[in-house]
Amino acid sequence: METSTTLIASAYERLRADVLSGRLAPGQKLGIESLRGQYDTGATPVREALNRLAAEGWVLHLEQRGFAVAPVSEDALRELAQTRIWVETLALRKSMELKQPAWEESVVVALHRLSKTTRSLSSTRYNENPEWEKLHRALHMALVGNCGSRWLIGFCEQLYDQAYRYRQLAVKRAYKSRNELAEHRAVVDAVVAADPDGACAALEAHYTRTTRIILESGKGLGGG
Amino acid sequence: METSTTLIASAYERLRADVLSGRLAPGQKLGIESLRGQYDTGATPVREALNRLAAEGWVLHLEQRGFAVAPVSEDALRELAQTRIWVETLALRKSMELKQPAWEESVVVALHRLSKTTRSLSSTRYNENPEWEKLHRALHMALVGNCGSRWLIGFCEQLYDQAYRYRQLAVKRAYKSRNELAEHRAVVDAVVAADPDGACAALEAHYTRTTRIILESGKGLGGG
DNA sequence: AATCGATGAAATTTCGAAACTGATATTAAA
DNA sequence: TTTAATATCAGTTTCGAAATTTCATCGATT
Repeated sequence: METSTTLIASAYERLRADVLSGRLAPGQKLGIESLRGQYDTGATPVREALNRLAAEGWVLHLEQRGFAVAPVSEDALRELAQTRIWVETLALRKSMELKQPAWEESVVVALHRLSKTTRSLSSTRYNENPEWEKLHRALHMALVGNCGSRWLIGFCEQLYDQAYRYRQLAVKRAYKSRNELAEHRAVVDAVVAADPDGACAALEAHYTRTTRIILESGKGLGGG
Repeated sequence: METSTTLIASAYERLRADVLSGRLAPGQKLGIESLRGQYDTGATPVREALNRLAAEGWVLHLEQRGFAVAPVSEDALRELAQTRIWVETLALRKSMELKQPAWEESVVVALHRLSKTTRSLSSTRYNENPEWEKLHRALHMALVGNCGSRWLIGFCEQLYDQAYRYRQLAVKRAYKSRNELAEHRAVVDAVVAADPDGACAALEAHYTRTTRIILESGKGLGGG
């Protein structure tokens, strides 16, 4: 195995990806020994990676009783979705206020790129397309990227990634196809039309719809 | 030293307090060996504490080149202050919308308690009063505590603690006395009067004043 | 004189094992 | 049968040292 970076960095990235993708189930115990064996490293790198993930809220650190994947719940999802609407519409408003052509163009380009990829690699059943996920995140981050506050952008990233995890957990139970491109286009169109209220309303509608679909996909979310 | 908790927890708390208080200067290198000796523990607890602090943004983790206290700058302070105004006025508005008497009372009580302590333990020169700091934080958190989103509250806490660090760094250079109680009372009065715009304006004025004082206290902030 | 490369020292990263803590199973007593 | 105390066990936490990387110094070459 190549070690272009440190072992702790690769353990961190791998663990984080496993939590976000849902491969590690919410509430699942994360024993050091087990992980050490799986990732073929010592206990120290695993342990340090877990500490970083704990500080970021992806895993829980139960003092002297090890680590566990952070739980999920319907209430937590609702709270997350509400927060996302509040914070991201705030960031979008601030981004639009500055009226910078370069930013507007970056949003248009992000939508264009997203429109040229399919969400699922398979047409018969859902099969995650990493390229679509990457471009989707890029579009959402582009929308808030001109707000002028790296703090606010960071918060949006956190919220996006948390929501992504819920999406992944839901998709494992039931994938419901919908016209997401139209929803994204509605936001971008309002941005181009210099209509802040319209853009925020479209973004809110997009998140509300996403949240409802996730909540409908499965009761209890199987978490803790 | 007592070890009621784990060594990593105490190392974490101590390091965090040292960064926030300014005892550890921005940009300062944090050598493992040096800290290991100071805290009288092995390298592992120190290292894990630093990882958590790095994830929270208090220290930088320079891959394979150790850790360093996060730098500060005037621009970063301005960005922080602006973000704080945006996010905390948002949280305050949402807190007020629910119109819960219990919450309103908690805010009034928090102000009352703060009003009965002095900011400085000494009347001739500035000498931090930990009790005042605790109650001050409690008041600000009470103001946003009814917004209904633990995420938003968490963001406010992060921003508050970051701003606290800047205040501490500034106070080391020059302490300018002012009537802070009146500023806080203006916010709480508007809350009680059910005047969201007034409350947010008062809060914004409070932060703007604080930021200006910090910026005036010393050029460059001595960081990096 | 300046650049490049090699050598050595200092520091970080990583490992393997020891020490400690909390949980479980077993036994004895009520 | 239930409760309480004890012993055992698995797993976390911590340590000390080895392996690896970076940084600085010095010398040789252009």
